[in-house]
Amino acid sequence: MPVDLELAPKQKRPAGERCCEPVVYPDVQREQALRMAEVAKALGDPIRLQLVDVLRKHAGKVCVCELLPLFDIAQPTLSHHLKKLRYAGIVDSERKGLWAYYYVTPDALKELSTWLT
Amino acid sequence: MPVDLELAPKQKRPAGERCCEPVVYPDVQREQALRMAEVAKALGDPIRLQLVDVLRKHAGKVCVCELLPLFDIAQPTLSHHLKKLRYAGIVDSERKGLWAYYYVTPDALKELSTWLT
DNA sequence: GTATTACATCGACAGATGTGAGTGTTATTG
DNA sequence: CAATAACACTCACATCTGTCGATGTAATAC
Repeated sequence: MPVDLELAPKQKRPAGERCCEPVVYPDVQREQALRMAEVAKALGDPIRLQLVDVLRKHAGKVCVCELLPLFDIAQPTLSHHLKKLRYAGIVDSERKGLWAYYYVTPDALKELSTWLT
Repeated sequence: MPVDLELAPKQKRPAGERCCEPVVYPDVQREQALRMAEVAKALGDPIRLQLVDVLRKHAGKVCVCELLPLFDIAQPTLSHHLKKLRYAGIVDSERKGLWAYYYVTPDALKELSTWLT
């Protein structure tokens, strides 16, 4: 599933022959699309998007116990969402005693943000 | 599931009382989070993200028959992805005879892009 | 008219996803 | 030690998702 190549000028030939020939395209930019789609997918849930929003606005690191009352979800569900964000590389966490502090990874959203602009 | 409020300064009280009081938060910005998450979700698939990439780079409108050979998927699958992008408001289409031309909706990615920056 | 083309929709399927109750782990308090 | 708190993990379940074959629809070519 490649991309990033100039499209052939379309020719209108409804019958007799195919519209487009199955040309082979290089796989440039596919890796990037996979990475960016993974980040976008992680942001594709309202709660996770708001979690990232809170963590970004809060300069330092935020305790999970402070995030929980912000949302109308059970604690395991919050853990699940934070895990997804961690796996996507958007946030990271740090244990300190009983508490877990989460923060947005620097430059985690950079690639997607640049592409969107 | 509200957000966008300053978090209370955390107090370390491991035993005896809860870490955070269940304060009521206003529902500001929830609508925006829902909209942006919907867009992000639509971009959360490599093929759809590349589709948007192609359509954005191509100034005009692109025929479906030109998009199909770019990806290693069946035609109904491509239709499915384009439908998702349409429902998310990211692209729109225009019928012209046998062909369907797709194009990126202006400002469709604006809100998410601004938030990400 | 029939045949063909471009595209959407339907139906079915395996796999992923969001949710929460229950449980486990680790650390702190008493 | 026991009790409690914060958080992650397991399991189960309903729903959603990506995929494709088959079919439908509309338009063009013959």
